[in-house]
Amino acid sequence: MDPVQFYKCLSDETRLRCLLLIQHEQELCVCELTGALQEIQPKISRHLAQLRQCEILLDRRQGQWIFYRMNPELPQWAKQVLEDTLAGNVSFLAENLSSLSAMGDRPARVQACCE
Amino acid sequence: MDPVQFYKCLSDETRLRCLLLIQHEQELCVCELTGALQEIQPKISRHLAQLRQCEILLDRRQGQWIFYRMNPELPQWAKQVLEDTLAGNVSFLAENLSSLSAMGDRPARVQACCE
DNA sequence: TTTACATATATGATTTAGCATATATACTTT
DNA sequence: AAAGTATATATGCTAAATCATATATGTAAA
Repeated sequence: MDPVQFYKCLSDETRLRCLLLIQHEQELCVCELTGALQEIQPKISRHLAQLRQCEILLDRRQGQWIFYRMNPELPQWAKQVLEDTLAGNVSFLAENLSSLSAMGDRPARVQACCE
Repeated sequence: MDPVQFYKCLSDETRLRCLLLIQHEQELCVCELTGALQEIQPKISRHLAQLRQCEILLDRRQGQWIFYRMNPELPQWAKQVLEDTLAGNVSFLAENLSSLSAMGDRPARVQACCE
C-alpha cells in the first residue's frame, strides 16, 4: 500500500466519513452510508468504488444490498492510522452517526454462521 | 485540526516525504529538503508554506537558513498518525535519506543553550 | 416492476508545477 | 561603514493536470 495513494483516499471528506463510519460500525451498506452522510447514491458509490479499487475496503453482496468493510489485509500501520483517526475524531462523526441511527429502513444483517 | 485538511496535507508525495523526513530528523532546512528530494527549491518552499499555514510545521530562521520542525501542539492523534506512518514506511524514504546524507554542504546547526 | 447499486459522460473546481522575481541575510571589497 | 555580490528562501503568475459532482442510464436481485 503506497502511503501517498492511501492518504489521497483519506483526503476527501466523503471518503473519510465513509471510512471512519465503517471503522466504527464494522460493516455498512451503500444505502446506510447514503443516509448517514445525506448524500446522493451515485456520489457515495463512486467514492466506495475508489476505496475498493485501492483495496482499503472489501465488498460483499447480500441479496439486494452490498456491504462494505475494511480489508483485513491492510498493512498494520494503515489500520493503526484509521484507528487513531477514529479515536481522535469522534465528534467529527456525531451527526452522521445520529443520521444513521435515525434511518428507519436499514437492512437486517444476517449473522453468517460460518465466517 | 480538521482531519480532512490534515489528510489533504499528507496526500501529496512531496509533502509526505518532507513531513516524514522531518519526523525522522527532527528538523531540516529548505535546502536539505531540496537536496533530499532532488526537487527545485520553489516547489519545496511552496509545499512547506502550506504545511506551515495548516500548523503542522513550525519554522525558525537561523542565519540564512530556515528550519522546519513538527508543531509540538499538533493533536495527539495526528502525531500518532505521523509516527505510525514513518514506522511503517521506512523504505519509502530510503533514497531521500541517502541523498540527504550525501549532501556535502548542509548547514551546521548550533545547539541553542537554553531551549 | 421496484429497490439497490454501479458507471459513463460532461462539466466545473481545485491542485500542482515551473518560471520569474522579490526579499533577507551573509560575505567581500573598498 | 558602504556598496556590491552571493546564497537561501518565498511568492506572484499562469498553464496543465487532477479531482469531484451531477445527471442520466445500466445491471442485478427481489
